[in-house]
Amino acid sequence: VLVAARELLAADGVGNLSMRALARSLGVAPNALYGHVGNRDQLIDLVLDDVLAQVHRPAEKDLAANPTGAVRDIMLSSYDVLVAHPGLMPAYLERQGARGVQAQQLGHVALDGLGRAGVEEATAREAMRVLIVYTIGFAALSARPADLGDPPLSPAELRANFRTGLDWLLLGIVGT
Amino acid sequence: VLVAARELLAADGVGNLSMRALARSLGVAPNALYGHVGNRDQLIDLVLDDVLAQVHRPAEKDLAANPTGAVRDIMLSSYDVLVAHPGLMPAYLERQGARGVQAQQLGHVALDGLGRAGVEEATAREAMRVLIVYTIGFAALSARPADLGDPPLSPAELRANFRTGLDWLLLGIVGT
DNA sequence: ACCTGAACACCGTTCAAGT
DNA sequence: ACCTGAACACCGTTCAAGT
Repeated sequence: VLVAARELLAADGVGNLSMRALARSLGVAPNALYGHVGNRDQLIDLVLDDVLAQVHRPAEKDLAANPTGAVRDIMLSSYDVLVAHPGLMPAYLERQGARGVQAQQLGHVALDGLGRAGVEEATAREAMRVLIVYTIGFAALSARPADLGDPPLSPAELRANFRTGLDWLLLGIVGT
Repeated sequence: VLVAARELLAADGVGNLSMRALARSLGVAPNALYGHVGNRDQLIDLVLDDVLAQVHRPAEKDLAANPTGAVRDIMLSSYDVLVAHPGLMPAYLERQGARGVQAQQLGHVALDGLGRAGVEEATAREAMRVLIVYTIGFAALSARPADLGDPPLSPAELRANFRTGLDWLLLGIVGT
């Protein structure tokens, strides 16, 4: 099971990740995988959530001292992790992010941060949806630098652009 | 060519739209399509941009009177059109929106609106990327209401959530 | 517990040929 | 101009069977 996930991360491109290709790379018959994972979708879900383990969690003292900053850091780190795995972006988009354990943990921490920043519960939940959509979407945009025309933007420019929009959102969320 | 596009819109789900299925529904051999469209990707591009023709363009006088409002209306209308075609969302996500004629027209109008609202050129271009990513992303989220847990949100709630985030962004974009 | 062989019902795309 | 037949190299998944 774990072996499978590792192999997948090395191979780039979820589009090119077929059960058969994976089985081939493991030197095994295609159907042998179904003893371990049940499904192609399930397999991809596992890989996606696994990657999110790399997102940096803020220390408790940073969360207390500057909750808004901590939320921004979570989103920035998520952006960096996602951009570092461009081949997985189509899958993240399709599923609106992973809904596994890692994703839930991150969501919980960020929601907590918004609460500490004085954002009301209902608003915080709206804000989370907005932030997640924005972060995944912009990471996906950054993962395909080709069609951002004339001349194409550098990774640094894209990250700065992401940060600009993120700050607009956070400003609106925590209030004027 | 056009006939093909129409048939596709009726059929729901880009995932289920194969060349072969399309050919079947047209009562024609699969390879016959290649005389008209060259590619599956090309075909999908055509469909996506075609749908954007339904997005409402603001009248010149509204654009002049309230440029920020006009930009918001474009994004809201885009959201509505996208949500009305949930089956196409995976394709929009993958391509970060259409890059055809309709998409370019809309982008041009919105950029013009931001300019009239007093946003500097470079900032306006950043803002456009942010707005597009946000709008497509949220429309995609709204197109899969299933996994927005306990209880799932209604279309109206999702649209309100979209509008909230959109206003946060516009507030940040046009300045404090 | 973990694998394989064989099969089913699919794909996108190309090539040569027909009218 | 527009189509077809036949083929190539693929898919995900299931079923029965082997060790």
